[in-house]
Amino acid sequence: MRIATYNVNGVNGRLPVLLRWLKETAPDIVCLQELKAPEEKYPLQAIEDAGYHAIWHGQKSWNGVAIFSRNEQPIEITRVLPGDPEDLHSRYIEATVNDLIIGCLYLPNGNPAPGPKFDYKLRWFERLTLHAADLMASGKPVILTGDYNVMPTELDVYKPERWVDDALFRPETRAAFQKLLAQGWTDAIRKLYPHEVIYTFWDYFRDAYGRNAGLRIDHFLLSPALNKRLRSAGVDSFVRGWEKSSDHAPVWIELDDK
DNA sequence: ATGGCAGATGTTATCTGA
Repeated sequence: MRIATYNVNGVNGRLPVLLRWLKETAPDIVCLQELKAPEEKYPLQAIEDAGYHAIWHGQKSWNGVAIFSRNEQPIEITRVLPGDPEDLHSRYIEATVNDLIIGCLYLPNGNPAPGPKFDYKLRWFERLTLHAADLMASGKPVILTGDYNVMPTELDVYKPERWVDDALFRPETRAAFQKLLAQGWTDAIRKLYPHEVIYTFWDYFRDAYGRNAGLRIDHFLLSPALNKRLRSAGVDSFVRGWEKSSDHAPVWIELDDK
């Protein structure tokens, strides 16, 4: 079973790229971030025609997350990350699909740092960590995937020294990611490729993709129940080279059947 | 060190992203 995550950076502007990628790689489950579309503008018909059932959590202009599944309708568990009733950003959606719990997340960027946006990022990270602890305690097979807006280590940044003060790479941000991992989550890409330079994002500026000046910020975290089922993982970086691409590339894992 | 690009909203630009 192939599960993928993709920050599409506008689901409607990106629709031709999204549909081509779905057709060429045929993931069974898809998590999307940055839909940038309200509910009335979801491309429902195009996604159904591509063979997917979907649940969506959008909002006007910004954010927005979705989960697609080929085999069965995702059963929504929540579309709110617990812990702050005043947080109205659509950054989390969670569902049961194929006996897996899938959490699809879009962690705040946090720039400029320091400042209120960075504070929001760290608070959001704390809420995610609390929720992740509950999921971990359940013992169920859980996948927390999406755009974490974190480069976990220097290996994940093309020029680490230029990013030390950035919200995506500051010590507080990396520490928050390590604290989450310490609950027992496995970073799927790093488990299979501990020393490779692997990126999931390339800036639109200055031919960043052509120079491979990238970042690894989209991640798959697996609960222990899934460790033995992880067969392979990778980044569809070729998609980043297509016309009208997102600045992110899709990331995927393959799980063995139970 | 700076500014470069792209999407959405809805204007003759602003905000956000990473």
